[in-house]
Amino acid sequence: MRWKKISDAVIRRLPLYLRVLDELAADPNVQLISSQELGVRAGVGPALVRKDLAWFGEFGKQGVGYEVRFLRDELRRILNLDSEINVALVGAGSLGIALSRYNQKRRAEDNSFTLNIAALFDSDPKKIGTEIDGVMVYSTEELKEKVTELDIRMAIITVPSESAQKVADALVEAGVKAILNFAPVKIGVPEGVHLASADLSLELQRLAYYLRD
Amino acid sequence: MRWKKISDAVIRRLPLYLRVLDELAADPNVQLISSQELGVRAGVGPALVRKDLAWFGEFGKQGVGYEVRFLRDELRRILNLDSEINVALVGAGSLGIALSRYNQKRRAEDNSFTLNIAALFDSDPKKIGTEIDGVMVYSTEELKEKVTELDIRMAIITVPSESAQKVADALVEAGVKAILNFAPVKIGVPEGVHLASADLSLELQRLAYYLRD
DNA sequence: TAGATTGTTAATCGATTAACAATC
DNA sequence: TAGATTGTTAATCGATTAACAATC
Repeated sequence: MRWKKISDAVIRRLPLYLRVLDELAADPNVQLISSQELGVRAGVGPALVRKDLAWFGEFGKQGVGYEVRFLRDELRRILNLDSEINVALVGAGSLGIALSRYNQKRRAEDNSFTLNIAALFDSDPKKIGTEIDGVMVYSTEELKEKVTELDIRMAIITVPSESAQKVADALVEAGVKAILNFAPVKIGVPEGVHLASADLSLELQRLAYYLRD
Repeated sequence: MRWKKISDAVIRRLPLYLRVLDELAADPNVQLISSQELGVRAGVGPALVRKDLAWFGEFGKQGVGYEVRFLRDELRRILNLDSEINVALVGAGSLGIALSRYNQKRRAEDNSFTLNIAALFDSDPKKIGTEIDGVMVYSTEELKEKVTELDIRMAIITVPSESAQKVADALVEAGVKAILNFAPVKIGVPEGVHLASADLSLELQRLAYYLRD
């Protein structure tokens, strides 16, 4: 399957639809959903819901709607969430540890959640070799080795800004293809590596704009 | 000053420009910057930089460029970052505590960073009344009272999904006009209240799409 | 003055919405 | 069959980029 040039705006809505479908699937009485209803729940117009889904196939039945569980499974497959993905978290500070714990809780509650923080990395010798909430902390020196060994395909960066680019370079070098960066700095990655920024202070600064009376 | 209908796409780039200008202002040799250079550093085209800034006034000089420190001050003012803004953080779990600590560190390092997490709120009696890294933890019952007392205008939600909407309602009731929500759930707020979502799992799920081969 | 770069208008591009024939 | 809702095409809307006169 190759859907080469589907826009990022479309991809960014798919997890939203998936979340709604997961919720609906929990109710054994619900079998079908219309683009109308799915749209309302995801906060998206019904025409856009249909258009987004149509990029990947014909999942609905005219006059009927979409089969909730079927569409959920299709979306999981499209998003590569139908099998486990191991994630490295670099920077075992309080934010990193919080995210790791959060991930474990999520996985405990929802066994269809396939993203798994499989290893922590840090440069602090006092942390290296310890286990935090059941996840091993390795030296950032071992990044490449462990990424290969544990089949890690994604990474989260929670190190200070100064070291974020170095860490990103090491992750790219190790073969990681998707990075979520929490450091408040613009980092560069080569073509083919996908980068998302989760910059808290940028979001807050943006919100501050709207405080004007 | 009233800039009523400036698009969110524009506003979301302003903090990016501000960050670049803050970095440049640290170098006493740099006085001026062109839209070209500012664009490169912020990852935005030069024409868009000029257009974005032009919404708010004429800040540059033809043939010369923009005065770094002047433009920085103007952007701070536009974003309401020229005076302190007190922020409430609701949910003193590990993520909330990490964010609070992170904010304190940021403020210690950069005294022009005016966003201040001034109070934590939690429902756990064991936490209420204690201080975490120097910030008081109050009962969520006291939300309205403390928001008024401490002049809190913004809030961060780091409670579990089940209680996120209730907390948002209480914040709105208390008069908070901007909310950053970390809970992985769609919450509703009335017209006039601004909401941003920082949903880690949604971002990771989106990134997973790009892992196909 | 000559060269450079802004502010702004016009052109382009892309994303969303509306409309509707197909069909369950 | 009649009613409903999809998949898709055309229309609209909005955001970005290109171009250039104004001017420092």
